[in-house]
Amino acid sequence: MADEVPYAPERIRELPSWLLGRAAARGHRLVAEALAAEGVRMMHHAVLASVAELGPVSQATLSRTLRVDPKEMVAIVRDLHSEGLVHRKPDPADQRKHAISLSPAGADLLSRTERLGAAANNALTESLTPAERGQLIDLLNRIIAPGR
Amino acid sequence: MADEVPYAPERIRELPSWLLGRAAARGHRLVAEALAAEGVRMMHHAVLASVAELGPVSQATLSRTLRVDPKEMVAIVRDLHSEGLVHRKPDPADQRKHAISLSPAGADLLSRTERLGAAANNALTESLTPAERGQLIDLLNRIIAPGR
DNA sequence: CGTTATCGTGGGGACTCCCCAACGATCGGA
DNA sequence: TCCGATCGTTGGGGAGTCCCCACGATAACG
Repeated sequence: MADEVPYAPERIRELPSWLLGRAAARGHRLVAEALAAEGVRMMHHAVLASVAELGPVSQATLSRTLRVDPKEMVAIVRDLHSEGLVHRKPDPADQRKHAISLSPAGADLLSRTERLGAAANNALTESLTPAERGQLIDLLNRIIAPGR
Repeated sequence: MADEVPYAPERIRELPSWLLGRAAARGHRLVAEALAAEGVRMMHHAVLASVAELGPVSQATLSRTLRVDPKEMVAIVRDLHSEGLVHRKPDPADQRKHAISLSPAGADLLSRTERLGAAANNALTESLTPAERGQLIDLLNRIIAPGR
């Protein structure tokens, strides 16, 4: 039988979709490990970062902007709210909506998790030069949203 | 409250890990949709492709080479075998192992699913020039396996 | 005013990634 | 030759992600 091979066979490993999946998995592992030091999950961190930038903001907007299932967003915001990391108030202008905003504790945690996330991303791209990293970001953005 | 925003906030969307996740998700959607035309799931296709290139090959080797949980590989190979797409025989040299090989029906299906997969990957990278696509592949390979 | 859409939230499923384990087979070293 | 370590297959489980559906309350639109 064929000896063990170190990575995917040729007809697979040259497919962008496959490579993106593998690279994304490695990125996910690195970031998740880094954020675990603060007991924060990756998507919780992303929500905190989004609330920091967009708040006050509805859960539906957060779901769309982060491409997260609205039901998962309900659970994430509930977690963050129960830990005092965000405020969740009814929107006075629209009774359907909650207005999610960052609490001081959330801002404090976010400053630490952002550094952890940045370090993990640096480890992820350590084999690239800064110019190559910029190129990668550009190429990925054009894959994600071809028309933009 | 903030108007709807079309994509992730700034501090998120410039992170390679985030972009890789989004790009990978789009790649996954495109390939899964394309392969659905032949009723084949993405990982089933990857296993067929791997068996075609490496066969006869053990399930453990397939798991390692494709980075799939050994338990999922058991289920995938069982599916493929029950549909007559692979042969699964005891390895005469090592009774622990199965020797997985491609059947004629599997080869036939693979030729079609490879074209579907290629078309999906072309759609995924349609906004890149061929040179840029090559660059992307190179960058992703260096992220996946920094030392290679 | 009636219709359509949205928000938040709930039900579910399938898939992926991770943990653990058991059992029989194999291999290398003493 | 025996024993301990490892391998391959297969099973248990959980958590997270992505997708489907639905409902009641509210808002927007014509």
